Amino acid sequence: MQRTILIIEDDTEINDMLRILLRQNGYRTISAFSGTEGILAHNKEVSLILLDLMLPGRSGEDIIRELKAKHNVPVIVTSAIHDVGKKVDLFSLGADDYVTKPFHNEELLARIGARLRTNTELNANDTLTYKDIVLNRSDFSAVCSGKSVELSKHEFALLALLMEKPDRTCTKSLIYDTVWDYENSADDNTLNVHISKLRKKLKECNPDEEYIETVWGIGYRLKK
Amino acid sequence: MQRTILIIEDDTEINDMLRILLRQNGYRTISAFSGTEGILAHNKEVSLILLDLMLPGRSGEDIIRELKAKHNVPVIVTSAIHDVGKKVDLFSLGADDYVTKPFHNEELLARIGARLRTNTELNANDTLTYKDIVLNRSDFSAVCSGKSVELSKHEFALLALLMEKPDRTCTKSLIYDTVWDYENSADDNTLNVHISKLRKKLKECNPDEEYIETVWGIGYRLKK
DNA sequence: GATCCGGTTAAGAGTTTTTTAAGACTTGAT
DNA sequence: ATCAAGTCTTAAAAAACTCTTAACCGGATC
Repeated sequence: MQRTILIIEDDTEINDMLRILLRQNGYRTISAFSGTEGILAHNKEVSLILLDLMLPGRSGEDIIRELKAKHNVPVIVTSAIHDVGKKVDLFSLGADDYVTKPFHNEELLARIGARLRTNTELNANDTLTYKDIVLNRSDFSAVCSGKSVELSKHEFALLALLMEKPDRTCTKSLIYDTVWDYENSADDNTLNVHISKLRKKLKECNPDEEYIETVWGIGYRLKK
Repeated sequence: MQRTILIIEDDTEINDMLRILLRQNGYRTISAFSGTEGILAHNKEVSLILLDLMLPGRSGEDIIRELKAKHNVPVIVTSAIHDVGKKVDLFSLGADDYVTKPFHNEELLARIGARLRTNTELNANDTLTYKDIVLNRSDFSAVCSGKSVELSKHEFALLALLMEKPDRTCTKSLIYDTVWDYENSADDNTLNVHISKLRKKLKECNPDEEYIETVWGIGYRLKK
């Protein structure tokens, strides 16, 4: 999803530079060249504000208050002021971060990312993909060829292990150690049976594809 | 409301200094002197984490991931590293802010305040919704299908946890950690019984809807 | 002292895992 | 090419385990 960043910066050169930097990095931008203009331009599309503190006319502090009152989004203040006391005031007013000029582009982008992330994130997708199979580790769901497949705990762990190492052959003992977690002594056939069930379930979803390959005397691996 | 800050810092002197500074400023603190200790000490009382990056043993990056996985609160990294590239990596891993040592106490306090503030602002809207259930965390009320439901403390916490992660399967151990908060090894059946009671109460309100789904061998999740 | 809550227990139902066993396949030696 | 030994596949039966509920009990709360 594309996010819009409102740039409030009176220095035309810096404003341009920021606009180019942000657009290159996939953000939409709105440029404003004074605090008043910034407040007017601020709308509900805006996800984050970059605010230059040294604006003519009104103090940056006032502006933060008004911006936040209108629509509360993260505000990152940029300024040449190094004074720590000033930083404190800004924070206590509601600025969410502070970057001193001159700043590194990477650092600015990182701080913007961090601010936006806290709002949306948590959807870290912990998914594995192979051919037309998708495993989602956060909800333990499996989808093959568009259809949902019900896998038991061990079946899921087994398939996940293979999909983690798509180019590798997983030896039987590795599989036992990982999936069965050192409960060792399981009869040698246990794994075979589970592989068999897994293949059966996958075949029901997509009869035309072969997924798991037997490596004779060693273990199993995913087919290329 | 008093907030608890977890300090993870191997340098005893700095750890002490931080503890004194934060306590003077109205925070409760927990001190940990290694990453592993920090992860163990992290619990649902903690509102923010101060993490020293240069820890012996494990990389700070790993630790952030584990801390966030356990209970997602803002992490402010402190470190002597000035390298911008490092900052970027930390941010993309989920660090919420970065302060280089030596830092001014005022700046650190300000950044802590900013992080805690955005956190509560986001939670200000303290209701959870799922299908026809509405949970209100500020007065612990629950409404299902228009009717008010009386839930006990644990039942409420349990349902709230599931509703916080509507797409995720909550493993039993996650649920125990969150709802029972390390009140050790409650009998394995406790959770089952509470789920059963919860389902019963919800069914009385709306017999036609299924809410909680069992994920065999793993835990529970909300039905789509 | 009655009520509510949380936890424990226990029985039954349901699901998964392991074992068993028969047959098919691969390998390598004869 | 054939055979024997070992390995793999699969179905089905048996065993082990997990889940659901109802019922009970003790402690906290009112």
